[in-house]
Formats: sequence, C-alpha cells, structure tokens
Amino acid sequence: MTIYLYNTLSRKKEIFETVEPNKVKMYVCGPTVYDASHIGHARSVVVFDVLVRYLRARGFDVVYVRNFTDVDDKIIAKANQTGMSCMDLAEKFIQEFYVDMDALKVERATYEPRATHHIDDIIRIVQILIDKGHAYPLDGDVYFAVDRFSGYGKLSGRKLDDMEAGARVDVDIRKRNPFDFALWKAAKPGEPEWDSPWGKGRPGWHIECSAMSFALLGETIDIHGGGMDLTFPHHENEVAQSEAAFGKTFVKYWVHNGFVNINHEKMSKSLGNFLLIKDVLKSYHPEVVRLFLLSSHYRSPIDFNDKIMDESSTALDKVYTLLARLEKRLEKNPVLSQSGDLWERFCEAMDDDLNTAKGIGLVFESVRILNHLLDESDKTFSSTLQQTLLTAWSDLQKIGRILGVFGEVPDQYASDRRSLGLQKTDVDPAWIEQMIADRTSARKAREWQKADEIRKQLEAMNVIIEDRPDGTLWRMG
RNA sequence: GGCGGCAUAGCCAAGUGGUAAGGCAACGGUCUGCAAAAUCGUUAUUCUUCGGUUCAAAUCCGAAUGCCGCCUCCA
Repeated sequence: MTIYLYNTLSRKKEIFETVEPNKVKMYVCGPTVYDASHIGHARSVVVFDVLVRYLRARGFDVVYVRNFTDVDDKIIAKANQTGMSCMDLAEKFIQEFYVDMDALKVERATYEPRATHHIDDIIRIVQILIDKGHAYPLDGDVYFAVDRFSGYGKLSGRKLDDMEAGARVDVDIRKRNPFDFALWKAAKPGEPEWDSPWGKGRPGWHIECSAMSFALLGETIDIHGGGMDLTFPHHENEVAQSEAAFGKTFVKYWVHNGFVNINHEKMSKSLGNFLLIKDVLKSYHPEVVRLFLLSSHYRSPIDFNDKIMDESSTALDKVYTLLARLEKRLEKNPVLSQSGDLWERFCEAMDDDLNTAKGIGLVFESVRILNHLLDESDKTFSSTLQQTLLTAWSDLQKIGRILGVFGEVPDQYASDRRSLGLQKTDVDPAWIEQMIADRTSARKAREWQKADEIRKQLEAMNVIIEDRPDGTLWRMG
C-alpha cells in the first residue's frame, strides 16, 4: 500500500512516508473563536477528520492536534463590541464549535489546545528566536526578521524581492523589513496580557501554532493542514519561526483544503453571505452536508447552493434505501465480514491524495449493482449471493466509518429526513397519517380514483408516498 | 504589479500517456391498479481554442481565451 498526498511545499503529489514508522503526527489550524463556525470551517474540519480516520483505518497511530486561537485582534474587537470578556467570548464560541462539529459527526482530535494555555511555550520560543538573532524586540513588541531566515517564502513560492514590488503591507518604519511580523505584541489598555521578558503583552497570531505543535508533537511533524488561504502568510511564518528556532524541518507534508463558495460567490463579510453550520443543519441532514463536502476533491473549490444540496440529499437517500433493503435481506444484526472488492477499490482511491470524490463514485456504482442483485435475488436465491451481499454491506459500513456517513439506522435516517422536511412546511404529520389511512381503506375497497385523489393532495404538500408490501411509507420530497 | 490554480455532457464530478467512472436532471422500457422506490436503455466519437511531442494525449509541452484564488483578517 502506498499513500500519495499532495504537498503544497513541492506542489506535487508525493509518496507518504512518515518520520517514524506507522506513526503520524498531524497538526491542523483550528478556528479563531470570535464567531460561529461557517460552512468553510466545516469543510476544513471534515476533510482532516476524514484524513485522520483513513490513516487510522490503514493502521497508522495518529496523534492529531487541532488548536483553538483564543487570543487575537478579532476576539478583542468582538469582545469590546459586545461587552463580553475575551475569555468568555472565546469560551462561548469554543462550545458552539463543538455543538456544530459534533452534529457533523466530527471526531475529537487527540489534543485540542488553546493558545492561552501555552503562553509559556510561546515565550520560550520567542526568546530562542531572539537569542539566535532571528527576532528583535521593539518597544515592547517582538518581530521576526524575515531577512534572517533564508528559506522565507519557500512554502508559498514567494520571494521577498517580488513581494515588495506590489507591497500592500502597512509600512511600519520601525520594522527592519516590511514583512517582519509580530511574535509578541505589547499590551494595550483593556487587552488580555501576560508577563514576558519584553513587558506585558500577548502573542502574535503565527507563533502559537509553532509553539503548540512543538509542545505536543515535537520539532518535526508529518502533516500540517489548514485552509488554502493560510498558506501565506500564516504557514509561511510558522515554517520560518519553527525552523529558525529548532534548526529542523518543521513539517514534511503541507496539506491545504479548497474554499466553499455560496451561490458562486466567495463568502465574505461585505456580501454578508456567511453561511453558518447551525443554519445549514436546519435544512439538511448532517450526513448530507458531509457527503456534499466530500463529493469533490478536497483541493477543488466547491459551490454551496440549494440545488447541489438537494442532489446530495437524494443521493444519500439512495444509499440508505439500499442499506435498508440489504439489512432486511441479511441475517439479523449482520457483523462486519472480510473486506471485499469495493473496500479495496475505495482504498485505492483514498490512497491517491484522498480522492473521496472517486471513492463516493464507487459507492454509487456498487449501490446500483447491489440493487440489481437484490432484484434478481427475489427470483433466485443462493448462499454465494448471500455472502456477496454481506461483504458489500460490510464494505459500505467501513467506507461510511471513514467518510462519517451511512452511520444511522436506515429507519432513523428516514424519520430524521421527514422531520427536516416537515420543518420547511406547516404540514401536520398526524394529518398525513390520517390521509394515508384513508387512502389505504380506499385502496382496499379498490376505489382507485379516491386513492389517487388523496395521493395528489399529499403530493401538493410535498409528501411522497410509497406503497410497500408491508404498508405505505411517506417522505418529504 | 508579483505568485498560483482551474477549464470534462443540461448541471455536479472522477479520470494526469492506452482510447471518457459516478451522481442529479430529462426521455423511453420493466415493475406497479396508478404511483413511488428499484432496474434496464438513451443522453460527450469527445474533454475551452490553436499549435507541438508521441505509435498513442482529456492527460505532456508552448501559446491564446475565459474564470478563480493568494499577496490585508480569513477555513
């Protein structure tokens, strides 16, 4: 088995080889907790959630760190605006983050450190950088000197000279180079502050990740992830800080996920189109959201819109319908069997730079084949077929555990879908049940016209019914 | 101005040298009292355009066009 991962550093897919055999040290930049999480956060978190699940399924011992940035300009600004303390504000949004991500079935990371819990580690690294001549104090601030780190720009593919040409950085004449960035910021009145050798202050944005990564994972880690926008300056600066401080390679594989657009527009404050996870979940099942997020390759931009979400819902329904059929056919409480062809091919897709889109394609291909087999098996039955169905069911379960989908009991899923659908209308489920009961009597009496009339009425309310041998089911269209 | 990415059917989306996965939508058949679900079939001789390399290109190289991202906080 060979896993390939695209490395932003080399701009190529590379063979994934860990520093220590079978052990993966992975750090992903988490949210700055000053507001509720949006669908873009969801993509990043879900993508790396799947990466960790997959690596673990492939036998790696993964230590996964995802941080919270809980001290920052934006948090201070929001705190001042709302009258909350920075600490309370950060705590509030950390809890909201967990509510959203738990709903999206995201597994917890091994460590979920907060910047403010690592101030000592941060100060220690800043001091090392000063001692080594990579940083300089200035009026209570401390800046990293980009000129003193020869590798500066290697991650994002920039050269200092080129950047200065179009310089859109605010010129702070005190700094030695306009691209020097703050490791430590002197405290201003009313801001959170900690004692340091340079006076009271707080950490800059980039240093916390270097510090927490070092504290929890050591000098060199295997994977560092985050959204594409973090490549520069955030990750570039992390490389500079960590490698300048410790003289070792900081990260072997840099993995960056693409953005989520909303109706073909970038999410932005000015457009006011930030789509919060909690709002999305009012309309769509969490697994629909995951399926949508994973239906494109993680580095491609994706577009969130009602049409694509409805299609994802239909697609997920299809899988659950098949699972329900399979489970009815198999023995009671089937147990996972040996892996089959579907799982093998899924892994091949995932080995190739986490190609979830291809993997999901394979799932749907096998759903069709299995439905066909089930149709056929109504006529002919064999134990070979039974084994085939069990293996396929088992593979689907395993795939679902990687992608974080297909995890519900099919009946529960159907009932969740009904509830979500009902929220959009004011149809009373008791009324629906009554209509269906009326229709059933009409059908028994062979009053087809009356039965069809009722069905049309239900359809007008977006209620789709399905006559099964053992009764009539309904769902929201 | 600098750096980078993308362009595959009506829509979404895989495919990085060997002759176009999958989903949605649409239409037709099977099943059904009729539907729904499921299934079968049809829907790209062709991958933005133009050159080049090759026995062979959607895939590699060059150019053009279009869209997008980063360079400022951003997942």
